[in-house]
Amino acid sequence: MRLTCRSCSIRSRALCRALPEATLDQINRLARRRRVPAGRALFNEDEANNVVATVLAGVAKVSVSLADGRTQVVGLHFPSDFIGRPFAAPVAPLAEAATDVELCFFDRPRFEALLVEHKGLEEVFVRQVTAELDAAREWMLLLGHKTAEERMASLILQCLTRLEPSDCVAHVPATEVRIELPLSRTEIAQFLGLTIETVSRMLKRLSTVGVIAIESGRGIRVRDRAGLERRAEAGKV
Amino acid sequence: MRLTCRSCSIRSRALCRALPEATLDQINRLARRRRVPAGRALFNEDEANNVVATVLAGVAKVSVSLADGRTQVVGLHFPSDFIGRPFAAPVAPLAEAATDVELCFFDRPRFEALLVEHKGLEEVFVRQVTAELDAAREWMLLLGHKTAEERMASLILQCLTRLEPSDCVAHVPATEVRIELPLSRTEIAQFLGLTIETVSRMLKRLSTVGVIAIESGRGIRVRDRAGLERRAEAGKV
DNA sequence: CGCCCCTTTGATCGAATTCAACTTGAGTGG
DNA sequence: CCACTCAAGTTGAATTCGATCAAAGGGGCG
Repeated sequence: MRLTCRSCSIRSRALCRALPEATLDQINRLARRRRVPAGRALFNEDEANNVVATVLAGVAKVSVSLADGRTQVVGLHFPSDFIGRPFAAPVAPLAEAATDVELCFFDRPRFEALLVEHKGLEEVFVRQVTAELDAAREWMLLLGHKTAEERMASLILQCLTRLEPSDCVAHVPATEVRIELPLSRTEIAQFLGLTIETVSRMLKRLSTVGVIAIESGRGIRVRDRAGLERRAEAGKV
Repeated sequence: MRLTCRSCSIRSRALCRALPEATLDQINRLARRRRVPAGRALFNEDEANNVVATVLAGVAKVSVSLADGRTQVVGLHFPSDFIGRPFAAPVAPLAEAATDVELCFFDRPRFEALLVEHKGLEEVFVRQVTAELDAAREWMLLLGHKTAEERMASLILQCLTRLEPSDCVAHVPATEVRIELPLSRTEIAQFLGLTIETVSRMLKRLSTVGVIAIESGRGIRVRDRAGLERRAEAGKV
């Protein structure tokens, strides 16, 4: 991982796009990189509240749980997304690698200093947190009011739109798009507020209707995006 | 409404606590106050993306909807809470007064300028947004995995803790606490991802079990807070 | 007093869960 | 290379929790 900021693949989309070119070498020296294999926590306990990070590659998930084990995945972080809580109380929810993940991370105090120093960064950061809040709210609507089929369709669409800009999707024949879901059935269930059996059934239903096709376990082909969008918020009509 | 910042009842808790005393009179001149009756939108369309506000009194709700009318209440804002999206894209979700509300609001550009000027304010603001995100995530857990009874209990507890610091709760006899729910049955249902019938049944169940007592429509007495807390995340044991 | 709206209550229905068995596939070692 | 194991996913049948449908209370206000 001999990456530098100058050659960083997501530089144009990540928070650091707000930093002036001139500071780039300096930033580069502060940044540390790390590879986290699927299933592992991104940070150990000491770090959890003392670092912030940007996802370079792979997908990370953030989850919260009840004492009895019921778990809700509350957010997915795709390449260029930010993870961390500057200035915030030390009760970070659990962040884990969903797929193999590559991170670029900073000490929290250092990042906070950057935030104060560069107004541009501050703005971009605030926008990023707001976007995260919007995403959480949209998911609340999904969890509160959507049917199982709508939920499954919504998740596929989200993965599609977030994976598209990178090279993680393959455009098969004409309009078909192939993606690899970054989550296991269990994780999908925990994200959608369903059981794994229902997730399996809904995937099947979507594939028999023909809007998607299921390849191997996590691989799917989106065959009719418009149809999928309709099914993501069909209403009861 | 001849309030001034100096005599403001929530000054010690709201964002503006981060502003130095010296600037208070200046801030006071920038602030506008308004009373919004229950059920009305806090802002008209022009304003929606160009102002930010602090709740002085009452409770506001923020909600998002699907095309077919299904609506999810995604947040409640109690006195001292902040509402608004500095720097953010202009797609503000709908903010309405749940009860009669008193607001203190600023032009968004002015507030953004303050944010850049006073680092202290920036920190406090970021903490506030982070807290909002945490609240949204906790609610995602509720919507994704809690039972109807747990949801109802959770809502009552949230109202209890948020209403307590102010004078909106009355401590009746020994340990009983009386609160006025800031939401109608319909709004409760939209917040909890249930129907009004289920909300009604769960309130009844909680009252027959004895953890609460129902007075008039919105008034309830919390008779056994510990019991309520247990029922808010009981698990399936 | 009577009207309207919100809430409660009851009976039935249905989508998703639960329980249980079966399939698949990746990894391991004989 | 095949038999075995174990985890992950699928499929089916029964169950259940909350939704839906329907009707009956309140309570505020003209």
